[in-house]
Amino acid sequence: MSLSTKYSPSEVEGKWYKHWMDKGFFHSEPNPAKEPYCIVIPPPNVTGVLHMGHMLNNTIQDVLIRKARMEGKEACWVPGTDHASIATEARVVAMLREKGIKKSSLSRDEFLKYAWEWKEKYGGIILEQLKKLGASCDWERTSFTMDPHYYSSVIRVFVDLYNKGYIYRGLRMINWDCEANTALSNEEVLYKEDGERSVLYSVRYKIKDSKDYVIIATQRPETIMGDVAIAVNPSDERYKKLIGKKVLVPFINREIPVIADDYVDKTFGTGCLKVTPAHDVNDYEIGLRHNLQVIDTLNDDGTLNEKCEIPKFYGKDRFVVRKEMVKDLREAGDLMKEEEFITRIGRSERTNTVVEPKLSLQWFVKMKEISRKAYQSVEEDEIKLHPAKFKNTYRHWMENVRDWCISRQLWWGHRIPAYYAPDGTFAVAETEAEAHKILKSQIPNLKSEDITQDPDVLDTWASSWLWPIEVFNGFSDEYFDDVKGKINVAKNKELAYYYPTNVLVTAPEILFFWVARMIIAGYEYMDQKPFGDVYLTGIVRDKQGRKMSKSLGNSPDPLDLITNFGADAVRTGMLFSSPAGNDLLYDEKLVEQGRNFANKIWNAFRLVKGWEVDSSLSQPEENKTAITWLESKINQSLAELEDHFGKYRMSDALMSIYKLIWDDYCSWYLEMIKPEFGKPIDKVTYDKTVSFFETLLKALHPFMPFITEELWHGIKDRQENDCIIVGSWPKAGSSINNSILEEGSIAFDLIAQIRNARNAKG
RNA sequence: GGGAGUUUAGCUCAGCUGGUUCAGAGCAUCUGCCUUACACGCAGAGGGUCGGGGGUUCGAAUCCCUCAACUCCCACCA
Repeated sequence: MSLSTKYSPSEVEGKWYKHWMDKGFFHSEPNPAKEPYCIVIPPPNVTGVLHMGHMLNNTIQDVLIRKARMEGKEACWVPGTDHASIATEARVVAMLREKGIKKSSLSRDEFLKYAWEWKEKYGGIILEQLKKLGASCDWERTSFTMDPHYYSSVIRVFVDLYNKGYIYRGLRMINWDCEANTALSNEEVLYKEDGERSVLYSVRYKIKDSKDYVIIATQRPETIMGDVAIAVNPSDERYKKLIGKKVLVPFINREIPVIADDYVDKTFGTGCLKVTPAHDVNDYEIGLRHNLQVIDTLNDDGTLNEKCEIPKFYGKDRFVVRKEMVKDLREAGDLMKEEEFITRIGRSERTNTVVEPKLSLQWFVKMKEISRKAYQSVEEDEIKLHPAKFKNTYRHWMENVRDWCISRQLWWGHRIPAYYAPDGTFAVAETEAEAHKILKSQIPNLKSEDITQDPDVLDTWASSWLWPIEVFNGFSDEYFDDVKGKINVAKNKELAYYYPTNVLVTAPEILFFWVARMIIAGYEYMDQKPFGDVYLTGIVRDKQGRKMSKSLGNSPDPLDLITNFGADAVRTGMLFSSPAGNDLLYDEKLVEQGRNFANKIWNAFRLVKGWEVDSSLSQPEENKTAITWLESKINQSLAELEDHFGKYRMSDALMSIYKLIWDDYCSWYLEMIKPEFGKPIDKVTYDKTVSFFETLLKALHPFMPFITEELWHGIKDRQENDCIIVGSWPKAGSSINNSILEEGSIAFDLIAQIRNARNAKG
């Protein structure tokens, strides 16, 4: 037999993946005779291509799902993608810009047509790449967060939460890009690391009916006309007597009160703060506490409007006005001091313009009450986080949970189902017709063509938080009880069977964005947690500990790696050094180690396969000893393996089987029973050796699915349905002969002796 | 600024409720070997006052205090 000394993964991987698919091994249906084991994939962005983070994440999921499948469970891994509103919209806008098309020149429908085309073209790439990794997903169940049924589920949930009183419309400071004329999410606002130089101006305000002044410090004199109060710290002796007095705003002489608020820092500037609720987040909140007026002096494009009350500034850019204000203040003798200082200024990621805090109407979910059960369930270990340290982080977030702003000023996403009459009255309903009906009861002569739908879409997470329920169609008409606002679980066979899912494998940075919210939605709609365990992976970094990123160019292309080393090698490479919650410092050496391991197994196979068996030979005594020893060793290691799996210690689990195969099976056992060159082996030993091999291949299969399947079929003739992927998971036997495993014991020494003799001979 | 976490061999990490598998593993390193399964390999070897300091204890990598360094999350200062 002439098999290459090098294992070549490319020749076997595609073949087996196809075989598994053809045989339907990935597909799962509710089966009362079997225990379910379900994982829903964290849906990657449709914009995405596979990166190293996905590799780690999905390898872990595949390992878990394959093991469950072998354990005879009904294993179901649901794949899919996320529409990722911000990221995708940005991508499509960029693509259009390259073609010379401006988003602003398109209608909403035209833009969405482009977006869908884009999605159809690129949205499936990442799933195809997952197949190369060996991911054994139930592809028939692939979902997308903007599939028609998913879309209507999201809308239905919005309406339901609105009717339950959890959703409200309120004012909120958002980041506004004056150049692009759009709102930005916090993620799109960048700060320079060392801050930026700016000037702090000290301006005096006259105290009404007095000759005295009060001096305040500001970076933004152009907002002075929006001032509605001066705030001081209540414990500040310097200003106590001023509290309650009136002060005049320079130039416009508006009377504003001096108020006391703990927010004010006595040590900064003069200890007096001018309060401009329309142009600063904190000021806005002070305004709320003290019932202050909001005077918004800015237009959307960053110019001043007539609310500033100074006609010469109307229509002028805020930075021009700043300069002029400084000049005017100086001339009036009201500018007391100008000092340079370093401050952090937010700039738009897209246009680099200074971001303006802007007050606008947004939609919110009230979080306090709806999240109570989600808080408790993690607290009480009903849901377990791995590693457990994240429980602290989770608790901290839950205890300080803020209302969730779910509206986004974008087009790609689920459009908010709120409909407005011309006078601003609105109704929330699943369809425009229903909304019209509701509105008509208040405005009898309202025509349907006069109502308009809210232009905004929902935050991406406001769709993906339904993922573990929606992928099983939980919100469709058949199962959703809109009177109770609950899902009738008993009617939905799949939810009844697969939900709660077993484990969620995801990155810690989305613990709040996604994981916490899925838990909330689970209790709200299913009265039940969405999953029992949460495995939080680390971040994949490069050798120097830097995050992998496109701009650094330090991320290898996973598909190249698979081509060069094989999927099995890449999978084990990812797992060799990544305990839960720890960052993985990626080094190609790890993948090489995986490849070397595959090669080692391949050569063990070549050795065993090459032996000639003579059934007339009697079994040598020392082979008997070797067999008893290995049997004990295997049982011991399998027990260890199981323990590691139970604790989600994937690296340790892999290391157990790695050492068992390399050290114990290859280096010790095979060397001991190996017949002399050219001589046959007795049948008893041979059969036992093959059966050990099978056991080891099975235990390794979740980690290295391809080579194990290949050798499973190579070591013995088998039917095409007799595949290792559906083979039986090896259980640790009870026969652990500890005395034989202990160094120093008589038996162990005997084995060592035999081995040493063999080595010496070689 | 608020919170959490980490610090054990050159690197990545195990070490559960303090005491004979407590100083471990893999990789890397060094020394021999191209021995008909495998040099993507074999056989062997070296390497750490468990971040610093203090304390509790008969006894601490393991518990307490303190200092230092690093990481992450959240909020952001007129």
